[in-house]
Amino acid sequence: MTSRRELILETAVRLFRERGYHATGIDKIIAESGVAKMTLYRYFKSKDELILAALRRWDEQSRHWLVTEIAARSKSVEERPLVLFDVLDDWFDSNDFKGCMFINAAAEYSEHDDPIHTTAAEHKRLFRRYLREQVVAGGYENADELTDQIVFLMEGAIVTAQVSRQRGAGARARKAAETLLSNHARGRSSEKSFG
Amino acid sequence: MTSRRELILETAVRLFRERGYHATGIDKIIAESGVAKMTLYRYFKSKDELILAALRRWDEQSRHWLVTEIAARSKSVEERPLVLFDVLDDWFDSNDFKGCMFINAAAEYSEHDDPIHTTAAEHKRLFRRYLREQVVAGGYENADELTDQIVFLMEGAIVTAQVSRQRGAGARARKAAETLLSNHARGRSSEKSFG
DNA sequence: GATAAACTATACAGATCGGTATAGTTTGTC
DNA sequence: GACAAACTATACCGATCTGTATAGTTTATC
Repeated sequence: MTSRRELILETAVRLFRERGYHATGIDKIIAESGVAKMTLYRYFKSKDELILAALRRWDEQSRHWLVTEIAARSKSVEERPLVLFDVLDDWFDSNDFKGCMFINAAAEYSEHDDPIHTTAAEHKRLFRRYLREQVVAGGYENADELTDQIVFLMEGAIVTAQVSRQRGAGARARKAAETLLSNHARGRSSEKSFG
Repeated sequence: MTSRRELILETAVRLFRERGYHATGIDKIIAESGVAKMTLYRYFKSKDELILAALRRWDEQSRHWLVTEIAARSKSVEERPLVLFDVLDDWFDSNDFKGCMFINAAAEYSEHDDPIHTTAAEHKRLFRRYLREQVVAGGYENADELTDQIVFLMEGAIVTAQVSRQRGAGARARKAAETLLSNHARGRSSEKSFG
């Protein structure tokens, strides 16, 4: 039993991710979800509202997936910030990879105070908070600085994989993260912990 | 004496950068450039062709600006890959900063073989080639690996500045780059050259 | 000053956009 | 089986989109 609302929302997430926001029309969404147009507007009062709902849905799903995968693949807590990059590479290699839905949303809705832009930014804020917790749990020093650096590497790997279609961006970003992490390892600044 | 073609092209670059591609209509471009619609279609046979011309124009201008600024602000050759991040922060702080035109183009035209997407990718390829030359000239080892890492940090800083609107992304990325560079300094791997 | 090219202004074609109105059909509930 | 809510199908609105047609005006060149 999948509700109509759910059908529409999942289709919207998929199409916005695959084709972008302006390029995805309401007609396309109702055609692919097999639902009448009036039904869509019963649950979402405008296209912008649907975009916002899609972003919030994917925020939850993608962060949940990342958190779960990282936890499952890490042998130690210190390793978690690095395993992130392994998970990223799997994402990049998926057939339908079209970059980060939130980066793309912020690109198409570039006004700082646009609700769509701020919702995209909120996702990044929440992910950063999670990543910082892993950095702290891993026992690294200067958590804020280190977290920012890992975020830069992650976003850079995402964008590079999307724009330049080059394989292994995650793996290369991971090597950089290894260097940065070993420089912040508590009481062992000059020692290499990974590699 | 500015030719009509030039007027249109410069207006197109500005509008595509400020408002995106799908969101910028031909009518807006002719209105702001003060030119008749037929004149636009005399020089550019379609909107996609105009987008391509705008991308190529901005590719030249932005890389020229970056190269010039970096050369002017660097006291030594080794410093150049770091000065890049100082220049980035100035860009981020400009009032009309709306992220990277090429990242945004690849986001809106996500098909790998779309000419607009490949033209955006070409810009990234050319910039990476320049950056690699600076890395080599600076006497760092593992130029390819190091160049990729700096590119990741740069793209990450751009995206973070755009999405999350946080100041000093360039400076924070620079610190990470300093760490990575000092790890690849020829014959002085453990020595910190910057900071 | 004549001729040709460049340019403007306007109107329009055809498609698509987001969103609504309406009438009829299915579904669930007591 | 009656009643209400949910849902479908279709037609439509006004706006906007890219792109073209056309007629008239400016500009440059000889």
